[in-house]
Amino acid sequence: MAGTSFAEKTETRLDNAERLCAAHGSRLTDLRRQVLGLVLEAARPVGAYDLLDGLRADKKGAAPPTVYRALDFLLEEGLIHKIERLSAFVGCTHALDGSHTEAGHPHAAQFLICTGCGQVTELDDHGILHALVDATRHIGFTVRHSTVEAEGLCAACRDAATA
Amino acid sequence: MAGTSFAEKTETRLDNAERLCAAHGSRLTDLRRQVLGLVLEAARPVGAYDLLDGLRADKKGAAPPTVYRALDFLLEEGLIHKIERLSAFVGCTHALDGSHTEAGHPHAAQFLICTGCGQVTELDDHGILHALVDATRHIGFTVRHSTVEAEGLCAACRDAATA
DNA sequence: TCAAAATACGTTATAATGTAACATATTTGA
DNA sequence: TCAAATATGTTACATTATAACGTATTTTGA
Repeated sequence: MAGTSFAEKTETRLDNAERLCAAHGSRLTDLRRQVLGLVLEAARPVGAYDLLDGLRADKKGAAPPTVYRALDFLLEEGLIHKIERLSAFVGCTHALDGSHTEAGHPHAAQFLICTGCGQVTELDDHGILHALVDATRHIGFTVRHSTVEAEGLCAACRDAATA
Repeated sequence: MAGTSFAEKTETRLDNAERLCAAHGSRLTDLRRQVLGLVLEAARPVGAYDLLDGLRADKKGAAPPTVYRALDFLLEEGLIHKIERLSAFVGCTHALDGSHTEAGHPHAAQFLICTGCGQVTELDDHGILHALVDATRHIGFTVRHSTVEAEGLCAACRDAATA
């Protein structure tokens, strides 16, 4: 029996992911499923080498390219996102939780990084993307992909700080 | 005579930078001035180790912390920006070229990275920041700093591709 | 003006992140 | 079933960044 077993909620999301892949004609292999599971179980963004440690619980001697290849696949499928400022990865809530039949494949998203608790919230706000495209169009720039990351305090941490 | 000498336009911008620092009560030392000069002379975002090579033309045996410390200072003063997706640095056109008396200190900016020619354009678009703050306010998130980077094609490269 | 404190820089070593290149295994499709 | 495509294993290394400690320079205040 290969692969760690995950919490039920995670398994559900993994099943969603598997369906999305199938719909694209790509395969969520055991390895990829396991890496995605490790990302999803983490309360926070996870670094590639933390994932590698997680993998090694199961597959001794696993090496960096194993993780990076799985991450590349998951990014291309739009199942995870990379938070550039943290060099770390989070599950795509849009693809995995929603009942978005058109999910999967990379999409524009925005990330709110709380410097208090380290949690990251994903937004899929049309207004931000629209403002970006608006601002770039008149100088003739064509946006293919955008990275939007904000650092600050989430509501809970702000309240804790003021108290 | 320490320090490389730069093109006249660069020296002018360095002088602007020096004035901004003085206004904040901080010092643009020879070393910091030299690193900033190397950033400004580059046509594109420069990596820390490229800057280190540049420094070594003048100061043999310079080591990474020398460059990183200078970069940290310049970032804090708002004289340069880091492009996260490229792990590279660019001069802040807003601070160095404009006659913005209030320049210096970090500010929200947006970067357009052309995957054709590698050039990066800085925007200081209020609408994008506004959209971001708008979208975050209703979930109680307080933005302290934002990173907005778009990849795509600049006008020149798009025209070249269509031709 | 001189000594203490603060700031900046030098130096060595190492941590953290990411990839190239090639071998092996597994899956897919004719 | 066999060839091609895809996925994974493995070794070695490249790139980016920082910790820790010592020295030099600058600033400040008595």
